[in-house]
Amino acid sequence: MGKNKDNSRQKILDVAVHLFSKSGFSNVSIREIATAAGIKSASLYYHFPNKQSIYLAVIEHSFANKAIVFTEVLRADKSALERLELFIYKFTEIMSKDENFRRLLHREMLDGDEERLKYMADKVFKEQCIAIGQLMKEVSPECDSHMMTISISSLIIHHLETAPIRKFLPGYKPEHDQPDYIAGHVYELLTKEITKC
Amino acid sequence: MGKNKDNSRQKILDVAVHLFSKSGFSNVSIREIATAAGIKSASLYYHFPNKQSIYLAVIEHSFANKAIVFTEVLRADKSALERLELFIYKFTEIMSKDENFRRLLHREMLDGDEERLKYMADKVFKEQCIAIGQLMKEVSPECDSHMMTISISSLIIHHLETAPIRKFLPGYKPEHDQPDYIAGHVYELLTKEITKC
DNA sequence: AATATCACCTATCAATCGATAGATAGGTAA
DNA sequence: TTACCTATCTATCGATTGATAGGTGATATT
Repeated sequence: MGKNKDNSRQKILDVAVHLFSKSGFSNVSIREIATAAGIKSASLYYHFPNKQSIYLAVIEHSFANKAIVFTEVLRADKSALERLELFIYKFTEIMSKDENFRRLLHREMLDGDEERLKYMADKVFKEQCIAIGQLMKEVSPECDSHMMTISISSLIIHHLETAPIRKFLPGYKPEHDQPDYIAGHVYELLTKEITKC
Repeated sequence: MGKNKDNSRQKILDVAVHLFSKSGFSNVSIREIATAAGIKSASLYYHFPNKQSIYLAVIEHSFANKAIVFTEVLRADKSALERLELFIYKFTEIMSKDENFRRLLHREMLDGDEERLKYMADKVFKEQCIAIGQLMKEVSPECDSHMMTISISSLIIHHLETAPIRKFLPGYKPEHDQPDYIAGHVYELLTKEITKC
């Protein structure tokens, strides 16, 4: 049986996702991962050829399956505006639950090389971008769907990601951190006329 | 004269800003900073007690003076909507020029401890947040000014910061990277009714 | 002219890093 | 039983890290 090997590999990835997300690539040592996984550091090299390959496996593992989640929502049998609302709420909910993914994504945006960014663009975001772009074209035919798509995801992700510092900014209330409140704000921002709410 | 000391200190900070912004705290070595500054690594310790203090000085130096830039725009003698438009264009222009600041800010958001985040909130953002919040209340009295303020800055910063990956996403055009185009998009997003452009 | 301070240097430290070599216990197949 | 494979271990490597000790020449002060 190669079953133990798979279990160990999975255990390593599970602890590594958390560590890399929390501290970043170079602030996590091989020994730290090994200790968290309950083995000695040399044993990691039985499962992975080097540190970088652990990180890449973490990225791939963490970013996989993210691609398909929203396509069903975007293809639901509802009006374009309703689908948009549904997507915003769903996206906010899922992103708020997966802090590891959010932080790894942020770190990749800062330190990822061209190859990795292109990989992410193709395998993780492309399909959704097209779907959201089409939806936005339905909602508002003359808009720039590329910019619109980035704007929507930016709004949601940034509200979640700035939580640590928003606490100290004027006007903060605890409900500002709740997914539904954020989603509601974003949907209103997009749909309501700002000058007369 | 203690002039040479000040010059050296400034030179160290100048190269360190760029290095820390590009690679992050732990990916920049004392030796790397020293070489870039044209001195030996031991000499850094004549100007700073340790590596962390160089980083903190970089943060403080890079974030200083950012606070006051926009207040004049926000207090200009124009209508609320015009001031909002002016602010968005000015903010986008300045942020697009200072990549070091943007990246350091991003890194702090990921790895900054509570103390540093509170410092940034108070010294860098607080005053502007209040000013923008008031402006938004003028434009749209019933809005949540805290959320609105975060949304506006999020939109601008995120469009700039995602540039490396947007290149690979559907619908990308080179003009999407230009400050005025981004500012225009953000202003339209906020002011135009989405369902009928 | 003698002295002190400044701003750097050379040389080196202990700690930690990623990685490798080789041993070992337990299971599997011949 | 013999031989091999699996999954871990112990021990150690060279390189790099942040940091310190102590020396040196130029400049300024007395």
